[in-house]
Amino acid sequence: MTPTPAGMTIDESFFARPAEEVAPALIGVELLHDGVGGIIVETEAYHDQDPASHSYRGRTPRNASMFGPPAHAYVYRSYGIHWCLNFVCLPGSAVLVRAIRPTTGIEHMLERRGQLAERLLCSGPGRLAEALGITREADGLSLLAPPFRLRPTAETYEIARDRRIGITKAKDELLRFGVRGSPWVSRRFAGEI
DNA sequence: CCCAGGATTGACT
DNA sequence: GTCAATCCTGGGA
Repeated sequence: MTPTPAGMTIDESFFARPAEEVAPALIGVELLHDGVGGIIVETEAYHDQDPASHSYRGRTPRNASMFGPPAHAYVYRSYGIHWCLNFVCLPGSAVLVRAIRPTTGIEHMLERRGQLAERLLCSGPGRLAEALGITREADGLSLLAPPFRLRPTAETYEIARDRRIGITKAKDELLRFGVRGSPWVSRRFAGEI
């Protein structure tokens, strides 16, 4: 689990890998949506053959993006209330973006989320999507062109690994990745690398 | 057609 | 720690 080097171009081949390989590689990468965003600090992998994945029972209208080409967005509605952003990897697999450290367009995030402590702007998949203005409209869009922008940075950090959050199946798989000690994650990491 | 349940969040005890 | 909000998917009848 080596950080993605700054200056490297993220292209389709970056995502054409197993989700559990892409998820840690995304930590430290800058994510912008319409020029608003920050540094990814927490992700979760959902692979094919994963009982916790929306793709587990095969292709349906909702999860169609997960079976499309890599390097595209899969956006779904969570609990009828929130939107959650995923990056599609190999067919049937994806990475859920769970938290970023806000760096750019914070005033837009505050408008969308209401006046909150910056700590609560993007620390969770639903919060992040709301702060960046991501909705169903982004489902199926390429991650390599506007409104998205992905760029590796020179951030230094230690990648931690832990159990995924909020799922009922396959809950013991260590497929959540993030910056150890970061105050911007949705939940602290307890496990080792 | 029906309806249980969910990759969450915020409010509350 | 507990719990409701809210909607829409998709499996089963």
